[in-house]
Amino acid sequence: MVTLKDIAKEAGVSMMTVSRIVNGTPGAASEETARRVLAVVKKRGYVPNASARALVSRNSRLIAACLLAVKGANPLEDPYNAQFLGALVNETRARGYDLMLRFVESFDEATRGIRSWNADGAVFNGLPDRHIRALEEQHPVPIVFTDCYTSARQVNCVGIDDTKGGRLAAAYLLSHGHRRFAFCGFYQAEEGVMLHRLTSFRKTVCASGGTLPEDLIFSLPHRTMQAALKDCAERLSAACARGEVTAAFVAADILAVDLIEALAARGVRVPEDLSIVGFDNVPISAHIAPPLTTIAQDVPRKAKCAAEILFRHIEDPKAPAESITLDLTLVERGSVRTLS
Amino acid sequence: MVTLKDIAKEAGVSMMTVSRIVNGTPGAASEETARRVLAVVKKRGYVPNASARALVSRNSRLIAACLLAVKGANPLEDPYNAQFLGALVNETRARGYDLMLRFVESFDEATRGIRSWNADGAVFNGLPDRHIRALEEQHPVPIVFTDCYTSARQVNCVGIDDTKGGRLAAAYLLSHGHRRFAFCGFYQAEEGVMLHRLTSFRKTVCASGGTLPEDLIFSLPHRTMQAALKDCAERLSAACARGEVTAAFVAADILAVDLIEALAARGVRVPEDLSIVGFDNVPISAHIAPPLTTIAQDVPRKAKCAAEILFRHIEDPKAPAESITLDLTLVERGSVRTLS
DNA sequence: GTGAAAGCGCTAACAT
DNA sequence: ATGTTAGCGCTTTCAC
Repeated sequence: MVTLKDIAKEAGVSMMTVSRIVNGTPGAASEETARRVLAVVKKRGYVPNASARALVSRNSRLIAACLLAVKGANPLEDPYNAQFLGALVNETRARGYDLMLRFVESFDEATRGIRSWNADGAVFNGLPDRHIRALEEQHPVPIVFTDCYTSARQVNCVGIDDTKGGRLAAAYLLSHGHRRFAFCGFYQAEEGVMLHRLTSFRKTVCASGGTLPEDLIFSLPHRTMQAALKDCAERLSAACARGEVTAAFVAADILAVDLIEALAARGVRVPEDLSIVGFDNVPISAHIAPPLTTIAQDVPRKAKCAAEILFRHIEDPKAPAESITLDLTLVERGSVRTLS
Repeated sequence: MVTLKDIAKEAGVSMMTVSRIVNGTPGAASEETARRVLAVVKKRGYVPNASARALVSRNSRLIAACLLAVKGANPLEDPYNAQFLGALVNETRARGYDLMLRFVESFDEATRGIRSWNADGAVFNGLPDRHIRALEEQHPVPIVFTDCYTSARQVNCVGIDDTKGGRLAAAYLLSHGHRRFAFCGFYQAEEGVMLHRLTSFRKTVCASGGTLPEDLIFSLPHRTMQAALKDCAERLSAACARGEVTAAFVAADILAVDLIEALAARGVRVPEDLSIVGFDNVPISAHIAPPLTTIAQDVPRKAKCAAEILFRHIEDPKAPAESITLDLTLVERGSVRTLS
């Protein structure tokens, strides 16, 4: 391994001079010296040791990305997470930072990851409130959360207008003649995006005389739990057959995709027998059968915002906490039928 | 920040004792001391500093994952990459390693990433031959490549039987009465998976008296380049209309998804007007319209193999290079029509 | 514009 | 079973 020392010796200067030149410290060395040193650096293929830098300079140029996931699951199978993470990688890299990726189950795991590598900042996807509180207490570095509904103050968060999303979905379905509804979402132990989407959906529905019976509100555990999906499809198709429901708001496209398939296996066609509005507008939503009408969020934009907030706080640790709520739009495709 | 020193002082022992206890060195301390020290560790929330460890112990417990991508693109939008990376994260984490994620355009970028953080190993997705050679020369740490066709020796690689894949696709289409073919794949500057899939597809097709004219072989630049896709769809639909082609082998599902949509926009229906066999069996392939008949590879298995090879080599740097080729199967769905 | 000294947090190697 | 010494590769600080 080539070190600063090697370069210094070969160039006939001190380590400090090399260090300054490599880091581009303005006015640190004469043109002449700089040229000579840089030549040696290039020739020997010197790459600064990030660990040593991090150790002494108290900043690592490292961002920790933490995705919440149950043990052994692959959160990147959700295209939403994949898209967000990918965009985040590009944002951080563009600023000269590296990114460390962890799937975490608990706040403690995340903590250890950040602290052990001295990350300069972190981005969290979908951490529930009590974890956020625990994290904030202990962390000296800026953290940006996505889609968090926390009562904690001074939290950086970039989210979307879930309430508007629920309203949009309800209004659209109502305007297409639907009155009897179901809701499917992922299970969240605490107040979160799902609850907000549901609440505002229900409110809008009920305000117009529609119905959303309790037994047609489904909370599915996070993916791969086929049993729960099956059960949901079963009950939904039964309710369909009895004419108790004509439309469902499925608060995650990835779930809608699975559900539509499970429904099809039971002879329930979308949108002929059941209309569906999804949420996220994940890339594939346009390609499934039927193309999914869904509430669209701008994921790359979300990642960009998260990065902007994060780096603003890394540069100025005293910057006030920021909370951004991005807008949502309904994308009309083919999964909703107009009731005559 | 809590350091070893702090713990040592508070527990009334030397730093070494704490270090040994924290690292679980067998027989390093008396039960009694260990208990006392661990209590302080817990109380103070001590987390070892990975940078310091890496610096002194010459191993970082860090894996670098490098995905090839053109600048600014998001390789995780390809579900294949997302699935692979996610599985890899879990594999590395299960072994107590952290993972650093980079999207790289060139071998140089990758090198710098690995070297600067002193990664103990690296996994590369889709690096062309000349890069592999350059990397291997310079790298002291084990690297596992996926899907590489390199003439370099002593390279760890986990791939799939692309040749069989091409043959499977051709045989299936032939057995369904097709004789006039097209091929679509991603552009690769050098010999790679695409070329192997194409070559064996063509060979099988021709051996049975089928045709695959040169002007119906399409190489698309890596995603998001809408113009190329459009052009491909245009020509394909024209050829379709003239009865020059009845089936296409599209060597990446993600491409097939886009293509089917572009084709539909031009009035070409799959499989009525054109049959398609894809490649990868990405999770969404089952859900698109029509459900895609495709050559399936086992991505989680691939990630597991990559990890196994990698860690075998990390543990024993002298272990001989390994090259694994995983099997492929054809998954029959609804994108191929039987020609009468 | 350049260098010397000190030390970041930790562990390898050698004591005891 | 525990402590001491030395040093990983780099930057901060201060001196010239």
